[in-house]
Amino acid sequence: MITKPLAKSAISQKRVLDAAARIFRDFGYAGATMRGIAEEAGLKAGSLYYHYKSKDELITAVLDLGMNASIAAMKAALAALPPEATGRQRLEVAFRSHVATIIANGDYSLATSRVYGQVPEAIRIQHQTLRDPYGRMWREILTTAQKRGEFRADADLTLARLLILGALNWTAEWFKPGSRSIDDVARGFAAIVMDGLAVP
Amino acid sequence: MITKPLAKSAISQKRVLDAAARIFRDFGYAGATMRGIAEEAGLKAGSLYYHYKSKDELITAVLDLGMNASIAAMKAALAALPPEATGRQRLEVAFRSHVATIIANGDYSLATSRVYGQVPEAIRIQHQTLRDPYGRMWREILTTAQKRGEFRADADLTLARLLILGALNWTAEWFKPGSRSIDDVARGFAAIVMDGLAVP
DNA sequence: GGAAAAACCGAACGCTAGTTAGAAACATGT
DNA sequence: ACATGTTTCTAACTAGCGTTCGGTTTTTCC
Repeated sequence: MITKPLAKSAISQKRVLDAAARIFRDFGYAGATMRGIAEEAGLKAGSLYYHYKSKDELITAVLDLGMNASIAAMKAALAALPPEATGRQRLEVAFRSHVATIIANGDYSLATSRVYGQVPEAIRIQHQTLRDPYGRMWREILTTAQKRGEFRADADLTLARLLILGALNWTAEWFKPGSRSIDDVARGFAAIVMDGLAVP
Repeated sequence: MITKPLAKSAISQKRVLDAAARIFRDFGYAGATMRGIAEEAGLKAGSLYYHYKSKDELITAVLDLGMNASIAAMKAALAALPPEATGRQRLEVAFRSHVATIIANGDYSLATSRVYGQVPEAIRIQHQTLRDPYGRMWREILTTAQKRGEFRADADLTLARLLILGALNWTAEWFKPGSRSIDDVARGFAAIVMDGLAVP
């Protein structure tokens, strides 16, 4: 029986992908070399093409995996919350989910956020469709909290969302496990965004 | 009289630097080519070396100019404030200064924030000494406001600073002149960070 | 207007990039 | 043991990279 050529070595495929994430993160899209990725993965450059048929396919896989992990984690975290959860609770859970994803998946998160602006336009446009839902989830958290009367009616939620996403993307740059805990960061961010720094 | 070789063409030197900022912003450090920069500046690759003697010297100049512009603008904006200005006013002015710098200098801001993580280590380390004062200015704004009793005593100012810097760096990615005004963004950000989104 | 300096060009250099193709090594089922 | 399919390697190709350098144009100044 002729086995279909679909059962490639999943183990070393993942090893290649992990290596690619690290190299893309450190050197950017153009600065990352196939030879560098191969060495990081423990094989030779030519062998990469058995798993991914071009550099573009590799970066696409890295971008997609990073974003999908973020979306899946956040969806799961929100779904685990009771329906009557407050806006603050949902916000806190979303922050925690994002920071946790960065720890578990830091190479991909950093690679994604650093490389996104430098990737060929076709790849970026295609990846954008994966990126939009993430922004929508945040928008939904904010608007429902406002509709429920938990947020000021005059708050600019678009601006709030941009502030939050910027702060979170930046987290990947400075967060190191060991110093601050995930919960501390999530609670701290939520506290600032909810209550502000000023004395009441 | 032998004129010293110091009076190079400042005009086209600036043209080269502007072109470099745009190309570095779009393609990253390794992806930017000297030939691409030259074309953007309206000359040939070899001619770049009359103004800057290497690609590294070029990226250094772009990084330095971007950061220096940010620091100078913020220093001037804060100095123009009366000594009795409130923490909120100082925060608002700092936000406004940053966003305004991005408009005036967007290519450099984006190039700086995107390329910083990919530049050769020696350049990054040297540039870090220029970067630190900017973080210190924000730290100073926050701590004095707290000392004056305007900010909660229990507020985590380090976390607040990281949130603010992340949100501001991200601004360069989405801010387009024409839609929202600088003042709107600055006031909106300050309002969130000061008072939060929740109803009092 | 003409010499000296400044600014630019064109072609070349060595090097490394992404990619390809065929052979070698390994795994597997009979 | 063999044959078949899977995975990796080796060696090469072309293209494009940063950079150099001698010559050409343009500007500057007396």
